[in-house]
Amino acid sequence: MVEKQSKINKVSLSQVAREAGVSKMTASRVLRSEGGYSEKTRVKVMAKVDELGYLPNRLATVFAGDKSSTFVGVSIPDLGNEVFAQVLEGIDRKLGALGHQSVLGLTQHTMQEEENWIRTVLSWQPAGLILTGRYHSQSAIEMLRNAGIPIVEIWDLNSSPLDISVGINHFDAGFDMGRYLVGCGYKKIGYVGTSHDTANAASTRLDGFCKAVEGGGGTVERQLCLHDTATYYPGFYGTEQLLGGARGIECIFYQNDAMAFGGLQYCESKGMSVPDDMGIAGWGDLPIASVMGKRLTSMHVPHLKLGQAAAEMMMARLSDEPVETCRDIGFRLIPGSTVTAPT
Amino acid sequence: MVEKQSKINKVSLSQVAREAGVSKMTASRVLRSEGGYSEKTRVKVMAKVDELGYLPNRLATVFAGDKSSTFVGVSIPDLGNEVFAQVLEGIDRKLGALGHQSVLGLTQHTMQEEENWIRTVLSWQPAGLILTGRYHSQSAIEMLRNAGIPIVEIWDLNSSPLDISVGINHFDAGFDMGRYLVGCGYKKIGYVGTSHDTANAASTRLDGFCKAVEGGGGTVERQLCLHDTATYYPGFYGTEQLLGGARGIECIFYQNDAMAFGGLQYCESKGMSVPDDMGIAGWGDLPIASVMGKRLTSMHVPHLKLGQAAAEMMMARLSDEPVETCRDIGFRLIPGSTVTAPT
DNA sequence: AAGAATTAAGTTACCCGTAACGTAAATCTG
DNA sequence: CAGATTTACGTTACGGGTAACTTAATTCTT
Repeated sequence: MVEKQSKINKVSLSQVAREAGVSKMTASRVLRSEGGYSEKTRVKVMAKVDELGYLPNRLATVFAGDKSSTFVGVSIPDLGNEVFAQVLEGIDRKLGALGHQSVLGLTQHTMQEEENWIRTVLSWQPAGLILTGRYHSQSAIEMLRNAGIPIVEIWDLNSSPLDISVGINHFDAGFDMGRYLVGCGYKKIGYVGTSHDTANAASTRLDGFCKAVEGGGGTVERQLCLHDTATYYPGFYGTEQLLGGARGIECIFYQNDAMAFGGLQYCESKGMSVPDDMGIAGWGDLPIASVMGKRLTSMHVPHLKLGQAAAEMMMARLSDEPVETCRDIGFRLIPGSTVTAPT
Repeated sequence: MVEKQSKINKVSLSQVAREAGVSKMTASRVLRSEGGYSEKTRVKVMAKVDELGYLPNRLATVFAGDKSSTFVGVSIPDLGNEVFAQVLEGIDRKLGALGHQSVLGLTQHTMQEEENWIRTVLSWQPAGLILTGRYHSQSAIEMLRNAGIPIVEIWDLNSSPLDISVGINHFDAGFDMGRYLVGCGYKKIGYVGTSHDTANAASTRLDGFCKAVEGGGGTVERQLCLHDTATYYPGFYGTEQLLGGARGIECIFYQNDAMAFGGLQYCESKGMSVPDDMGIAGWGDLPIASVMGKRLTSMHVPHLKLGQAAAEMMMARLSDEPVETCRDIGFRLIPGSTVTAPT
């Protein structure tokens, strides 16, 4: 049974010092291997540290104002979307390897949630913040500007970031996919995605996509599943909705691979042949694509690498190394076999 | 461009107080709505807070020792496995709603990583810890015991937990699946999973599974993909390995649905019909199953609910409400159509 | 109107480490 | 061997809040 208490360390540095018969300062020096003590003293102090199970209170160190914390706030829209889970994994692994910790914030795709989270997390004096997306509330932007710590905006490349931006240009990515599908001969194309209140990368992507399709003489029918996570079932259901409401659609572009997979299953369940009766294109090149019988037409984005790059740039900034303010992580179109090959 | 600095708040409570013409203490009282000040004073102070953009430094509050922090350390093996991503989502959403933050630790399934992470995170004076799994290193256990904060062990139910345990009994879950498959008439059954150095829930599950199968007169052929994440491709590849090495296997049980899906794809790619030529059973009932043409035989575990329950029990313990020390979150066998129906 | 009770403040001390500075003992130097 | 230097410590002060205590001003009571 746990006693209610706020202090983790019953045992403080003073206690270790006292019992070892040295001053607090000497004990502190030993623990930081700072030098300026004899071997005999080191042994005495370390013996007490082990004996008492002393754990330093890093709060005190940071609080004293001479070191920055090893917290990095990381905001992620949601983890139901495998893409973001991978990005987070990349971030946390790299941060962990470099001695830092992620303080997570799931923003549910809303700027208000993000703002609240930023306010709270800043009060814990993080070393820096990694935020998903480039759109933030006005108050959030002010707080971020005043915080005076590194801010890395990921996912959605931003040529004039608050501080550092890593990701891809979603407009271009959407555009490339649109051009590719038009090049495959499709004219009437559907789009199935989710929709949230705020502008985001997916909507930017859709803009680029539409521009390419419409510029190539095609049309785009949109089907947005409101307030759903971009995963399998909304893909299945959204496809049903889309095809129920519009005739003559030859190909569907999805917000991501999970939704595309749901759509693929819908089409096959209705006896449609892919790609002969319906073209399917996804986005993200998720692991599931590695085992599917048909190679899904998609867009490869190095999610894990994106997360790692974000963490690395954060750490570089923290150690005052030069860091570019804007890194394009790139994407690659996967032609796949779920759309008819371009002529 | 960011100036190197450790303090987030250029502006401290003293400054707010000074400029508002009151003492630090009065300003503190206003900010905490503690009472004991006039309306005029409140307005004066709050005006300065807004004007200066003051953000409290919570480190100082916790450090002072009178409040516990709002950090909760959460250790998760990896996020490539959708199951754990869902659990984390459940935890963080609930914690967030209750004003707390998750400090993430990805342990890569190793006790040593977990131990290192525990040491670090404890030094930040968290309010509590949520750990995945019931197996910890000896040093870790000592630190956890001494920490004197709530510890919730999730995933793998533990009848004598360090503090609180939430999850399911994996032995029973494996046993039930084994009994079910034997009841379907299978005798020679394969298992495909990943393997790590340490004991874990998956191995407990496999033990239960083998007991049921062997008790029912069947045999289990194991195929463990070493040091891989339990996801699609290892499922595909592991199936190839398994079937290349053993003859006469009638049905395969997988560590999870993602692996099972990979196996299903392998079988179909080789022209085997499921379930006629090969039975397939997964574990976890992942979202992908909701759109597959065949309903995957699996075991439903309420992942999100598990995470939420863990967070709720943590918060209950923190507010000194009574909490059971061991909660079974339950599982449910999904018969599906990827194995032949029981006779 | 004098004393009691309440309200609205201010003062002091503390939390736990570490920077900066001070000092005594040991070692080195010429 | 005296003085300079180095080593091995100790002492003091500080950071940003808050608990606990004190004080001054206001309001209430009889």
